[in-house]
Order: sequence, then structure tokens, then C-alpha cells
Amino acid sequence: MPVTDAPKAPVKVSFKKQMLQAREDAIIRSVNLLLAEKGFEAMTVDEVAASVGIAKASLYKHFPSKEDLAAAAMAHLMGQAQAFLNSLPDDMSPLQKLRGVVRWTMLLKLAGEMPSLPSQNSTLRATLMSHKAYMDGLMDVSDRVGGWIEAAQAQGTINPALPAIAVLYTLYARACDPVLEFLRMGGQHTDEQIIDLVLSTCFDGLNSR
Amino acid sequence: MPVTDAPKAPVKVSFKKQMLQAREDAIIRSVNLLLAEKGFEAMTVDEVAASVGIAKASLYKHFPSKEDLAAAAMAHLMGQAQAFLNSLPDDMSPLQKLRGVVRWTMLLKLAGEMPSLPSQNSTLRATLMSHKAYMDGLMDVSDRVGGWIEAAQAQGTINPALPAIAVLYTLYARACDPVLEFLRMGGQHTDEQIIDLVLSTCFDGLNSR
DNA sequence: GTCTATAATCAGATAGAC
DNA sequence: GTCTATCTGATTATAGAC
Repeated sequence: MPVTDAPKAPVKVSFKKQMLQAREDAIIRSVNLLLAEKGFEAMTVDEVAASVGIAKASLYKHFPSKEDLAAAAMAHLMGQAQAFLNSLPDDMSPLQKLRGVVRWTMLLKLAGEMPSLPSQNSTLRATLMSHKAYMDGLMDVSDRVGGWIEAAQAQGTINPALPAIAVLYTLYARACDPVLEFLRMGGQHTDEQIIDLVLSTCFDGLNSR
Repeated sequence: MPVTDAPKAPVKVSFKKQMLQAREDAIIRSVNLLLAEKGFEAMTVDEVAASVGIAKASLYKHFPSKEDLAAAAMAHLMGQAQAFLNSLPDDMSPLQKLRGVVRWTMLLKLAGEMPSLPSQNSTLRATLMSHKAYMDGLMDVSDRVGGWIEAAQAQGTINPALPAIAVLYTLYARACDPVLEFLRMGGQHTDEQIIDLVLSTCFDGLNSR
């Protein structure tokens, strides 16, 4: 096998394929917004099609089912999460990184871009679990965040008495925390204040220190 | 107005009415379990009827819509909550009472008896807001728990820097905290351990103290 | 009030022309 | 691949006999 590749035919990212990819991106964007706005059960495929501006039958040429639409949106989200983790500077402490991740998550939610899925729906779960890109992304994110949790516990900044998995779940849960919406509905706080409040209750607790 | 009531005709809690009430209680129990298991959208009226063991048309003689079924279940839950608040001994500190309420909430959830409603559905929200028994119960519970929060903040046991309303929401949110189910799925902890873990992260936070 | 049977509607998915 | 038109099944709700 030669060290240098043999000359190839010009990579033909054919115009058609670019258009196809662009359309699928548009679909995923729409699904993402609708999932964030109304959740999986209340989102209809008709709405997705209308939102993208194509016919429903065309949608089904790209994605074989409603569940696959949601899975594609979740895989996209995992890609965004991975990119965000990559963007965290190396000199940040593990605790700072964890706080950064939670802050990013809540910013996404307040921006209406955090898709929400029911944890009970079994057919949806099956589709998600068989979606390689999503599962790979989820595993990678969990491994890296899990590593920071253990490092923070070793440093004593995160309570070492807590199981790391419980800490991980607690951080993940901020992605669907209703406190954010409730506080926003109250109209008494800015988005930044809401995020700081929830960050405080999450890391410092309700009790006085 | 006489101090002692005038003699009344024997209160005719007719047998029929008793049966009616018993049936409605059975309906509400079923709705409660189904709402806890699958949520409002996934729960079907057919399932409710089958679970109670009556025909669907009979169900609609008792409750005019699916939304009203859910509202009745929520009103029942509020009644239970009020009874629990009443059961808390007077010599408990405000903080102990708050912890007790959260523990009770999570016990209910782990027992599969905590109904879960989507916060987005507008017709459901309308039905809930016009349901007097539910709203009265919710107000009463919020007032009393809110009072304990302020008392605890005055004592310095709950962080006085937090808006009381944010504390209230944070406590309420334990009723739909996915961390409980996730930890149970892991199979590494008993229900008691799970509750203690979440109580700890809620009141003490993730950081070391 | 309870039932069987049936409306009326909506949503996920597909057929088939272009 | 995209479209219009349609199928299929599920779901909320009701009619009408008893």
C-alpha cells in the first residue's frame, strides 16, 4: 500500500448531494425546534413538512419514520455537544468545565433549541438505541463529562460521597428542568439571572453555606 | 342564628350516591396510575375504561373529556398533598418540613403514583386552571410551603439569597425529576438510597461542603 | 348509568404520476 | 425526489337502546 495516495478523480460532491444534505439539515433544524417547543408526541409529521416547506411524502424519502426524525435531531444535538466540549480550554478546572457544560445546556433550552423526548416511549427508545451516530456521541460525551466528574471529586470540588453516575444524571437533567420555564414565565428575571440561579441551586444546593 | 343546629332530616347519603362516588374514585385511581406510567398524551381513554372495567361511554357520563379526567386526578393529588402537610408535626423545623415534603413527593413518584402532565398543552392548561378544587389545593399547598421557605430563610437554614419562588419551583420539580428513574434503572441503589441521594443533591448541592 | 355500535377526526405512512 | 391524493389505524367523543 503506497504511503501517498494515488491520484483520485476530483471528489465529486455533486451539486445534487450538496442540495440533499442542505435539505436534510433544514429538516433536522425544524424537527429540533418543534421537539423543543412541543415535545415528541405533540409534534406531527405534517407540521415538520410544513415547517420545512416540502410535502410529507418527501420527508419520508429522507427519514423512514417519525422516530427516525427525532433520532436524527438527537444525533445532531450530540454533535453540537461534542463540539462544545472540544471548545473548552485545557486550563479550565474540571469543575469549571462541568459548570460550563450545564450553562451551555441551559442556554440551548432557553433559546428553544433543546429537543425534549419522553423517556417512556419504547419504540422511540428502540430507534434511538439503534442509531449509531447518536449512541456514539452520547457515549463520548458521557465518558468525557464522567471523567471531569471523577477528576473534580478527586480534587474535592465535587462531593466525593456522591456516585459519579448520580452526578452525571443530575447534570443531564438540567436539559429538561422545568424550573427554567417557570422562572421565565414569572418575568422577574433575565435569562442570565435564571441560569445563574439554577446553576447555584444545582452546585451549591438550597441550604445556606 | 342558633348556636346548635336545628334537627335535620337524616343525611341521605343514598346507596346510589355512595356507589357513584366509589366508582369515580376508582376512575381517578386508574387515571392517576396511567398518568404516572405513560403521561397524558400517551394515555388513551380506552385504556382508562378498560382499567376501570367499564365502557368508555360510561366514563364520559362521569367526566366530560380526557382533560377533565386528568384534572380530577390532579385535584385528588392536591388533596393528598394537603393531608400530608397537615400530618407534619408542629415541632418540626421549617427545613425539616420542606425535606419531608420533597421526600413524600419522591416516594409517590417511585411508587408510580405521581401523575405527569405536559406543561405545554394549552387545552389541558385551560381545563386545569378552571378546575376550582385543583386550583384551591394548589394555592393552599403553595402558600404553606412558601411560608416554610421564608421561615427557613429567616432562620438561615435555606439560602436567603435565593428568591423564595425559585426555591418553591425547585422543590416542585422533584416531582418530575428524571434522575429518580435513571438511578432506579441502573439497579445499583434501593429506593431509599435514591431518595437520599436526590435529597442530598437538592439541598446540599453537588459541590463539596 | 351502563352498554354496544358508530360517528368524526386526526396522524403516520404509502401509492403512483411526474 | 417531489408532489397530490389516499390508505390505514387509532383516538376522542356521541347516539341510542336498555
